[in-house]
Amino acid sequence: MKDAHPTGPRVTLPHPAAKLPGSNPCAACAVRDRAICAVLDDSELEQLSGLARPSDLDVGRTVFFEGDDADSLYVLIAGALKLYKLLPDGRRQITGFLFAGDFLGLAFNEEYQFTAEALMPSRLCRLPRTKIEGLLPEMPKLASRLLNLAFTELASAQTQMLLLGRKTAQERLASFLLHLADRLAGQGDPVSLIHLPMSRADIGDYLGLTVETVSRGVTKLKSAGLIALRDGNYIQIQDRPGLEGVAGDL
Amino acid sequence: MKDAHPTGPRVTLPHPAAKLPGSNPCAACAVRDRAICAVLDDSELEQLSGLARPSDLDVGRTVFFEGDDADSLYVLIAGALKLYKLLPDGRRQITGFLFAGDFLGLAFNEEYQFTAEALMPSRLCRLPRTKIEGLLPEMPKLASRLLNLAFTELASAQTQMLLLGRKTAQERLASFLLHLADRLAGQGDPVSLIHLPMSRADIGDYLGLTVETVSRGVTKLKSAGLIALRDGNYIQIQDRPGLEGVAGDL
DNA sequence: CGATATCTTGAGGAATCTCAATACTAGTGG
DNA sequence: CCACTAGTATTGAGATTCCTCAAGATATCG
Repeated sequence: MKDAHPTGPRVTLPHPAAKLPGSNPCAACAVRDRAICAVLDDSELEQLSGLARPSDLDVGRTVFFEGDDADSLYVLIAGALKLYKLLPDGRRQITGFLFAGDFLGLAFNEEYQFTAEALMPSRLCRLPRTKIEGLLPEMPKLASRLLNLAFTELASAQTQMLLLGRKTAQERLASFLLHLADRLAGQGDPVSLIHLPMSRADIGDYLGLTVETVSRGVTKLKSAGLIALRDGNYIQIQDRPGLEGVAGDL
Repeated sequence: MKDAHPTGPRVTLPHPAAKLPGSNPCAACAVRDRAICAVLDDSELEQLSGLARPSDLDVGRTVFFEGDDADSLYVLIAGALKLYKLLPDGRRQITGFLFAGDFLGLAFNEEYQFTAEALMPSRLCRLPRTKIEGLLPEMPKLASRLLNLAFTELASAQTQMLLLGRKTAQERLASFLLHLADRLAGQGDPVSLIHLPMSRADIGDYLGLTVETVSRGVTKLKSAGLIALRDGNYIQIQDRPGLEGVAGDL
């Protein structure tokens, strides 16, 4: 295993969050209408904005490690992350991928339950956990939004259990691509062209497969005319119904 | 697949919840100090008690099906449940087992995301979802308890993903037994003697294995002297450190 | 005590993993 | 602009784990 990514240097992103003097920086945030902020009105957002600290991360840098004290919550403003757990011998399970607008740090019990690492240059909005927790009683809309997020996460975790426990390699791969396409579509991207910021090894660790099996699976889907590979780690879905057929669960 | 368990007849349990006239029935509840009720004071509990409806279920009966409108939340007062998802061809993934004191129906978005079925005669406390949601803003302690429960569930779902995606059959089985022992221990039972209210097939569907593999795995653990089988579907842990060694993740 | 479901054990097969070699890609420096 | 390097992806061949199919043993329940 060559996984050792100390938290480290920062990188400058193309679109830094605008900081208009005398105005609420959150108002201009790229994900203001998504994330948890969408349910808040301007005055509530104002309260949050004072607590928010943006930070940038380069590829391979970690936001936090499994076992670290969970003292912060994050909103991913730009980029992409992978979340994973490790076994002592190095086997790894990626429990999720995060994209712009996603919330990070839901399990704010005591310690983070997984490591969060950047797949590409990313920008996060950091919020102190205890202060947010303190705000919850007086901001029921935020509390209910968090509860809803947790429920959605839970539902998708259960779907992933079904995938890991009961689906074949081809089914897993097809499900993964369709799921990814749907998530990115929800963010305005075209539905059929999917950017894969993660490596084949990452996909394998997400689907409970080896790199080789993922690679063979991709080749097979390509040969069947269901997908096509494009430059820069893009995949184009060419036959969605066909791919859904392979995924197995409609 | 022979799975078809219509919701149906009720059964009488040995310890029906006492209904003292003029007093709060919840106060006498067997799980009053666990479940979500533990964080509530007597007056808050009084509010909830008016909404609660107990109901009993016989083995094999379902509380609800995946896809049903999620109009109720439940606390399991006695017995045990399995939660599962199905693929169209009948493959099944059990996403969790529930025991006395556990909360059911966390994902109260629109529809239940899984089917809940009784493993033994069980008693549930049913709460109307919309009324509970309405109470949340004025009962922040309840809201925060639910949030915490959701986080705990999420963490354990991620641990299960690691198990399903990356552990061998033996590791899965050992992990399962240890996990079960710890949960039951939290309820006062002795730590080394585990009651298994579920069948081998259920264990298989929980661990992403076949019945035969589970059975062989149990035999192997028994031969190694790590566990012993007792009458009535009990398993005795005889060498916990050894079992932890097999589980692999300490 | 018999009927039925569940559990265990065995033998062979299939899907996926492991190990190994080759091809591709992106970044670096000449 | 090209060659070089390091990382990543693909492909191949054989090994292994787990699954499938089948039979027998045990447990449960009326």
